[in-house]
Amino acid sequence: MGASKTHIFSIAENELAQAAKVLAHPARIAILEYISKQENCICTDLVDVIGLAQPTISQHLNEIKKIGLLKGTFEGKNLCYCINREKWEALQQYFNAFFSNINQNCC
Amino acid sequence: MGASKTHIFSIAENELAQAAKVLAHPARIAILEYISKQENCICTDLVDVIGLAQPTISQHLNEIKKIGLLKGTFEGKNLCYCINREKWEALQQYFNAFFSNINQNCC
DNA sequence: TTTATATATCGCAATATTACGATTATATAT
DNA sequence: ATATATAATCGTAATATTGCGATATATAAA
Repeated sequence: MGASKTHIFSIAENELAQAAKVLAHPARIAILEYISKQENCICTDLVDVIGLAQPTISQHLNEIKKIGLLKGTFEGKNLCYCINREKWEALQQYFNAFFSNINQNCC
Repeated sequence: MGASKTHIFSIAENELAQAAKVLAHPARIAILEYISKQENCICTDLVDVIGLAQPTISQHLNEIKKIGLLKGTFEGKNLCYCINREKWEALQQYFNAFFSNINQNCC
């Protein structure tokens, strides 16, 4: 086969994995870094900043949108989007909670 | 094509993406959760706990090992491994730093 | 040394991701 | 209404991931 057996895992495990998947590409890290550092939400120069073709950037943006990390207008010319702060901070907490759950003292 | 253009991104961006990639599968999240919650480092029952075939578990463990998140003995019978606490906490900080860098107030 | 037990590796098929050229859709300006 | 600029979608090739059966390897016990 080759498809992930998502059904044998918990919702929480799948959700964290899915969020991690969005961060699992340097282009998407770079895009998120860039957008989150902007004062305003004009992001038409992403293609120049990142250095990938326009359809590729569009695809990556779509991955980021799908988990709700961006908000704003997404159609037509002069689109305007920025980080969805609530989702952003929720994810931060989610990752933090995952990493905080550790209790071992062996090896 | 189809291969990631890793060379056009910074080392930090690639490293964070690579770490996220390891977390980007529910099986690996489940494996890490399980190991990190163990008091001792006996993990021979991972196949039963997770519910994937033994070679598949072995593959996932290898992905986790590759970024240094596990330490211990990895060969032969009765292997003994656990979370590499230093790397674990370094990653936690790394993700936290990424999520902390945000300054926008638009949309 | 043989046997039992557990993990690693190989090989392969199914699926997913990545990237981009070509095209289409959308919105603004003229 | 037409032209222009920008983003989304389509189609496709290359590559990567996922999963597991079969097999090899390593350790411990008899």
